[in-house]
Amino acid sequence: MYEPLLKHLARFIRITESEREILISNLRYKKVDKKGYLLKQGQICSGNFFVLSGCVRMFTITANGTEQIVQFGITGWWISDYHSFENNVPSDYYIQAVEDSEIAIITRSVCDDLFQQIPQLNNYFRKMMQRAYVASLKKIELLLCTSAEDRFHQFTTDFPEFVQRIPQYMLASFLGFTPEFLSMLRAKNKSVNNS
Amino acid sequence: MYEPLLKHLARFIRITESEREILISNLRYKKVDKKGYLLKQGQICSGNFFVLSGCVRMFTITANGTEQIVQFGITGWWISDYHSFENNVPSDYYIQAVEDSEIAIITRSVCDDLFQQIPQLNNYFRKMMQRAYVASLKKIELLLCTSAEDRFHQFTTDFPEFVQRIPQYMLASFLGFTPEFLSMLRAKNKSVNNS
DNA sequence: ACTATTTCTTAAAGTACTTTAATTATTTGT
DNA sequence: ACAAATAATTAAAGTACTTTAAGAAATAGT
Repeated sequence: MYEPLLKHLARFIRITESEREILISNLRYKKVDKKGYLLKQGQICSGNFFVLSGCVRMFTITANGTEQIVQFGITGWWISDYHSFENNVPSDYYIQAVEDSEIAIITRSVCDDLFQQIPQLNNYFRKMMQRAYVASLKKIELLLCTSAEDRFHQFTTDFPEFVQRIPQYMLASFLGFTPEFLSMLRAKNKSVNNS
Repeated sequence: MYEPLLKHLARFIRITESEREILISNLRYKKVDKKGYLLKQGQICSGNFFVLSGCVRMFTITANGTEQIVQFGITGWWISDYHSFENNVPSDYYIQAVEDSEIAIITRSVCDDLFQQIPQLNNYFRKMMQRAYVASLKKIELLLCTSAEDRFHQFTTDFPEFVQRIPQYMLASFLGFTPEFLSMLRAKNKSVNNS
């Protein structure tokens, strides 16, 4: 049941058979239905979530009451409000399933123990956090340097399958514009392709 | 000379006296004058840079030839192109001193050894990368949810000393608008404060 | 002290997006 | 299979910014 996670780990570190058992016995498994929540605003984030299957999104509610998606998680990604998780403070974010999903959880209660018992996990999560940091810096660059239209085209060519999977209003939110503007772009594109 | 780094380390992990010596003997120290470079576009980023004193900026050149700052580093921050550093690929970024600065460097050539000899460093950098990731996610949220004007006000109230330290055109770039627009905001603000 | 360079300002014209509001299409639950 | 809810489209009017261009102010180099 934890296969996707164990495979993922093996790509970055080696751990012994006994360490592997320690890890597995400390993980929690959770199925979450579409629209179910792993975290809600105001709660202290109690887990680090690994997406075994499905898709989740992390979003906040802006000053004018609309949802703003800041991150998606698909198979092979860790997702959490690490600020809330580490500092025991209420989260500003929601983490919600976009599709029926399976999640492996490292809860705060076992987290410190796990890092002590399996030192290589520090190495693994160092790499994961670095990867996430690199990706988010790249996104900042994208937001600062390119127009909404370019962002849309780049994203749809880079991740065509993913674009099919999620509602368009979520894509619009993630890329930083309105659903109406996205509709306009699609209409424009369609007429270009047909001509 | 490495005091700011050793103090910073001590805030997150404990290491033995001998580990401390190993670390110090593997660090490189570099003074870099204002406008000097730690990294240029096209180079493979060969170091992880810790700002002991001064201030550096990381930027890229956009499609239309202007500079886009994606990150500042001041005393107590690690800065690097971790993508280039880890994967041995040419960087898209420049890292340049904004003021005369002192830098401690972990070079790629000693990096793996250091992590092996001082396992706690994995823990330390896991936390650093997590911190950087949290900060950049927060910035993404800021870029997506707030107007340029609000971003400017928020940043100047949150970091008034830092705003004094750097040229305004760099602040404008970092916050995602033009220097001309920033000038306009300042003029507007001045007249409000004087009335 | 003087010149060259860099940084900041002002203002007018242009544009990439948002907002609003109404309609249509698609998906979901029973 | 149908009703209810959710998601996508269209179009017009509005606005937060950018672009351009020129000049003033501040900083740095000799």
